[in-house]
Amino acid sequence: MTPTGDELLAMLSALANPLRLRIVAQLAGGRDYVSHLAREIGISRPLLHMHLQRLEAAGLIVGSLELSDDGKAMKYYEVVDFDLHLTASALAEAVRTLPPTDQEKP
Amino acid sequence: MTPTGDELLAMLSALANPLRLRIVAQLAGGRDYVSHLAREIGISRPLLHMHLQRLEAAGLIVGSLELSDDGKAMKYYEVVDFDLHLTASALAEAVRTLPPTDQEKP
DNA sequence: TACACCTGAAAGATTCTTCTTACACGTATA
DNA sequence: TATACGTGTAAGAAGAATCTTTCAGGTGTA
Repeated sequence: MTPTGDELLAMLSALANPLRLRIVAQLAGGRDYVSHLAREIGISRPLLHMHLQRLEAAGLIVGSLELSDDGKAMKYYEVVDFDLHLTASALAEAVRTLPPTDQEKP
Repeated sequence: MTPTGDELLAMLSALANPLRLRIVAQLAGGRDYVSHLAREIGISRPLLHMHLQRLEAAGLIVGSLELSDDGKAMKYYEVVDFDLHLTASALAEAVRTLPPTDQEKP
């Protein structure tokens, strides 16, 4: 269950942003759809859209397009139940899966 | 034991970088001084210096300037024994300590 | 038709990170 | 003195991330 270096980097850089941290925190209180979430947090919808993509690409949240009762297309996002345990040795473990730094000796 | 939002963001963005991940991984195997560590990882010393500062500012590593037997000033770095437990609710907890997004209604 | 709500995405400006290069200072040894 | 090792820092190039603006599509109701 140790993530690979790439997976770990994706999660870390996805979480290393105040807005995205807020988004995850908000979604931790329950699923929500894009427009409402944007109003809730107080940012523009296109900006939120970008951050949601980043979080979803990292596997921290998942979205599903659903049809509301009055026929509107609503995209709901919810938090994936992740549990990252970060210690120095856990990081060292993950780093092993990374390709070596390309350094050539001239 | 839950870090504040700022502390958490500092740690996350410090770790969200392949080189810095490598540095921590390397130091997890034992303390080392700057020049040697730079050769070990295969990057320039000034670049490593920058990354070390970032990691130290986040509280993940600590450095100490020591004098070697032959009188040289050596800066040794070692890993701080951190243990970050990241879950959605832990993040939500940390986010509470962040100042609200400054959004004004016109 | 017009408006309100929902969705997606591209283009461009700005700002932040990252990296290189070059400099300055120290001690010990040939 | 010159070289090799250690330290630090500042300036500018290059790249990546962030954010705004603008556009285009959809459904339902007045």
